[in-house]
Amino acid sequence: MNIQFKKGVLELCVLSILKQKNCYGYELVNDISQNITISEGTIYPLLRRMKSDGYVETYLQESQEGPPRKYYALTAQGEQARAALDVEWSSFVEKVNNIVKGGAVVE
Amino acid sequence: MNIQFKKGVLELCVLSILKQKNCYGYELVNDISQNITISEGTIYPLLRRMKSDGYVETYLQESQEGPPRKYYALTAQGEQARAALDVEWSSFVEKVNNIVKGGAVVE
DNA sequence: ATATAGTACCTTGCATTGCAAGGTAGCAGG
DNA sequence: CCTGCTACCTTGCAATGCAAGGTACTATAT
Repeated sequence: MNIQFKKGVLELCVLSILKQKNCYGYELVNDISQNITISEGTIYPLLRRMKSDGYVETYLQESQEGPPRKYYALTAQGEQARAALDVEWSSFVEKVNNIVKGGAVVE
Repeated sequence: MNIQFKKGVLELCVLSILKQKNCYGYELVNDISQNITISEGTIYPLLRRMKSDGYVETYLQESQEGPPRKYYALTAQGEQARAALDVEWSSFVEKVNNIVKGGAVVE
């Protein structure tokens, strides 16, 4: 899997999943990795950035299977960011498609 | 335009255009930028990398409109790389779609 | 008790890529 | 001669993801 492709997109993935349900970091790694491999060394710094940007809020919850889990919940601001990123991504994919499939140049 | 999205994808764009026609660097910047903004500081190092990877070959051609143009032509190896990248990109986009649109987790 | 494996958190250093901002030169028009 | 366009190039920076490490809790097996 081309690592470079993931740049910036994993943020959209995390925000999209958090829209559906609150998650803890380790859970996000496993969920996302079913489609796109993501490592812990990626998710934790990413979640930290999102929190400092006000996109997510956190709370701790005890677990019987290990140490306490840090859950992440999407804020209103985070949802706004998700929607914007989603639009941007779709538009980007379309533009790449324009270039890759045939007539890249408008004439 | 999200800069991060472009990572790795611009290589596919360049290879795709070079499949259709030989181009010089400045021309690629203008062609691609009609869909996705790309700067000269990106294209020239990228073309250098591709050449050192054996994906492209170059030749100079005089111009009446300015200094000589350095044309790039796709090699067989470059075409192989393009095809592989194309497949990888399509697969990646699909996987992102899986995550973003609804059921990310297979259950 | 101790070791192993799974869960769950975290950090540091590195590699890669794209961009801004610069530089060099040729050509044409005023 | 100066400006603007063409066309090439390089250097330093910012952002992101990963590998490889560390810590600690729980459960199971030895």
